[in-house]
Amino acid sequence: MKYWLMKSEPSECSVDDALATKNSTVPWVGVRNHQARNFMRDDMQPGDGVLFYHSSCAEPGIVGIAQVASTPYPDPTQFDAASHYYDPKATPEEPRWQLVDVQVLRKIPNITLTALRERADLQDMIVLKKGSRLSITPVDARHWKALVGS
DNA sequence: GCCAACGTTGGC
DNA sequence: GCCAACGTTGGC
Repeated sequence: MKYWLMKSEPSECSVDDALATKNSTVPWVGVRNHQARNFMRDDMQPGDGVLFYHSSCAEPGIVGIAQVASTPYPDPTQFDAASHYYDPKATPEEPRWQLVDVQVLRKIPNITLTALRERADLQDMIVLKKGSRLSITPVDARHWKALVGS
């Protein structure tokens, strides 16, 4: 059992958008960074804990508790010429981008980025590191416990 | 809108 | 393989 923080722009897919879908489950489309993709492709397991984070918005922060809800499979948007996430180098035979489904379990009051920075016990979370832009980062079990409990 | 940080691209 | 130029992320 591992833990992750996954960023989503609420204008693209907010925690409420995810909760409004069937089974509160969304395919994590659009990741086009190799490191973030590799976490989904190589390291995630169904049932892993996910901190659902809103980025590029008025109040960036952790807004939901979620879990990995599938094994990896090709991101369909890479094949869709009409998609913002289209990748002309990708083919169904040789996909370049893998994703997992993420199921939101519950919404929580926003733990804002500012609040996270004020917590001494969370200082070495990757998302708080200067210059960190990675949209998916592993979360230490102790940070998960400090934020979510158990 | 600004800009720091970092990733990618492409010429050499 | 180096690295300058450029693009993107994402907080502010």
